[in-house]
Amino acid sequence: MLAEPKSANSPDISESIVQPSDNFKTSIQSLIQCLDCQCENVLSLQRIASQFNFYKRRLYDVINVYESIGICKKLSVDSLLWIGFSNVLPTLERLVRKERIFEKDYNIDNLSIEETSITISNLTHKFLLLFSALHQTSIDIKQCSKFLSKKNDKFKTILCKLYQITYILESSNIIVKSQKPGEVILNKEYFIENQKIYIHPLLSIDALLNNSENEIDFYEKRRKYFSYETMSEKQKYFTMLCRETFSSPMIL
DNA sequence: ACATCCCGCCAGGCG
DNA sequence: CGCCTGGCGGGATGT
Repeated sequence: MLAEPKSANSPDISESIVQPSDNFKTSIQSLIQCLDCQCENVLSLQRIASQFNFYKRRLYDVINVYESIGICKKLSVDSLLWIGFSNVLPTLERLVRKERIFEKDYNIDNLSIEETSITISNLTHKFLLLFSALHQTSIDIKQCSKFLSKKNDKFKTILCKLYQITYILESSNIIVKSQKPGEVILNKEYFIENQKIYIHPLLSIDALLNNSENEIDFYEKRRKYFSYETMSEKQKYFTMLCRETFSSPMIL
């Protein structure tokens, strides 16, 4: 009756050691494969868990991530509406708009987490928003954790969760892990950038130059701020030294 | 030694 | 009160 057992389906008797998912990733992928062709579908959680060999606890993680990016919606205790991956981009766009990420004076500190309790869906949002906020398709998970945890002391927890989230997103082909340890890359199709960056034909050359310069400028500032905030104290110290020595505006 | 991920305890919520 | 949910982070495993 516990939360963890596999709901025995057919492999009846001799299951000395219960071990649902031989592989978490496999479960996720077969789930996707099976469901994403047939949109708008109501399903039973119990059913999903047993059909795709999920530990119940893990399924909650997947569903939380999926729900937060619009792939599905929990309807009741045991029923789930499957919406599909086509809803991911619209959901992300809505998020970005709501957060006003592209406002020039947007402060990316808004993304860091103050609450003591870190929910998967919240974290998923912040993580994905960061790509747009920094206007780059790759992010280092550790840096990300450091940044998001600057207003609380949950670095380890956030890191652990980010590993989980990225694991799920990777299994779902939304991100890719690069060779560089800790670095994840958002797939192009899910990367939301500011449309305004694609120039207005009507603007004068000057205005145009200024404009795009500003745009680039403030993304660059955010990135610098992000990496600075994310350094160890030692690194910060050296950065300062170098800045004084060479009077160059904050390298790296 | 560090990066990554597994695992399941247990508190809080809900019916 | 029992079951569902999911935050949490120790620690095993991988490289």
